[in-house]
Amino acid sequence: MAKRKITNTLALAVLGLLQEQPMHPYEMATTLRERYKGGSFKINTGSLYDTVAALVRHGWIESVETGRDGRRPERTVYAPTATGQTEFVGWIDELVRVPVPEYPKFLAAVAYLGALGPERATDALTERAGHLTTRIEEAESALAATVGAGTVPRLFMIEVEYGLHTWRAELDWVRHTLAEITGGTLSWPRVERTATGWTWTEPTA
Amino acid sequence: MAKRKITNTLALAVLGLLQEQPMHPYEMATTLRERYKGGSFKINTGSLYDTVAALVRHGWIESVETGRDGRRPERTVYAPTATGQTEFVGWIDELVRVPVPEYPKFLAAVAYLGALGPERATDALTERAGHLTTRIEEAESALAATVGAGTVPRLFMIEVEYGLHTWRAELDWVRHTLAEITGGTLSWPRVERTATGWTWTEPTA
DNA sequence: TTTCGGATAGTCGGATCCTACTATTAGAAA
DNA sequence: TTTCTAATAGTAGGATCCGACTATCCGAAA
Repeated sequence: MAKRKITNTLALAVLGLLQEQPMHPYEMATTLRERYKGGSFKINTGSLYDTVAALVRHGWIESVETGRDGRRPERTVYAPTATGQTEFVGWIDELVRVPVPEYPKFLAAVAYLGALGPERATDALTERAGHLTTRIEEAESALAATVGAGTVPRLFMIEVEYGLHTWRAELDWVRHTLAEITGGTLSWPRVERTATGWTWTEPTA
Repeated sequence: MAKRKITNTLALAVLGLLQEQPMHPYEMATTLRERYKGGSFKINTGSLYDTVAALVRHGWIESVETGRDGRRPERTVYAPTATGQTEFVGWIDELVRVPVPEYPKFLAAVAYLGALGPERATDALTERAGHLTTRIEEAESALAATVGAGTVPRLFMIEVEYGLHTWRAELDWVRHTLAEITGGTLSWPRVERTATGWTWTEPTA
């Protein structure tokens, strides 16, 4: 399998928008920000202009018009090429089909949870649980306000459902782990230096 | 809250290793690769040397020895500074405490799942489910071989448990969505152009 | 009438990150 | 004895990414 030319998913969002209508980058930014409040894409104007340039370089989109309104900066309007249209679908297909390794910050932190000690870990996890809870509630009401009201088909907000699902799963794990720490089933071993390296002893208390 | 100087979690792994022993970068790479087969960190020699340089710049680690073995390239051995030791724990604490927005590839793809159409989406999701299943089985047996055998305390492999949990959650969602597509509860609306933009009609069939 | 904030449209410089590569040595294979 | 491979240790160049910034215009408030 040939390597993808572009990896940033912001390019996917750009392609997605241009399937609907030709647009200039600034308009893409505002449209995306409004549409994906939920945060499926990291929208950053700097990155956006670079991404658009990359898409042009690879021939997935092309400029169809450049004009200016008064003495405002010039606007360049882009539209997808034929290649761009097929690559769009192909890319989605691949992203769905094969899971790629990801490295979320929390995973890294969990790897060193031991360094916090049981009390501080409990405290930190409790705070995280709180943040997650509010996020989940927000996403729930956002869904209720759109899909629930029938203003948007469910399929078009399915990524919000997925996000919600992952946060709920994370919250589950956090709560479960908290219970294990306080319940004593997840113990903090005592670590000691030796000549060759390290040893640990489980506190059987 | 002041912004973090370093964001790459590979730096966290480096700090973690140096808590145990002074080390040179190449040794860090091999140790990390061996220890985190599960993939909590993205280990890349290029990034590693840059990360180490950044840690030195910020005064979190310092070189304690430079020597060479025969005519091999020179090795620089690093150890954490006092700042580095406290920052290490502080960073973990923060990462656990406050969830930061992340943008996994799959989330982006799900946002455009509609573009695949029901058949291709079903196909792709089915394939993903297969990949996830094998990953999960691998992680399960890795855990059984270490924690299950009592060679490593559970706390030291807790991030594998967390990874496993998230994959299981993802698999759940994928299977659930597949069932909804085939069951007809997640329908593909018919999208049409209008003068002003787009309209959709739910297939009530 | 001036001024001030927000929307419009995009640029720029630097940090970061990764791929691909260099160069050497020890030991196995032939 | 030569050749090959894996391990050792790191470098270099370029792509990418992002935060901070520029510059203009419009409408409302003062």
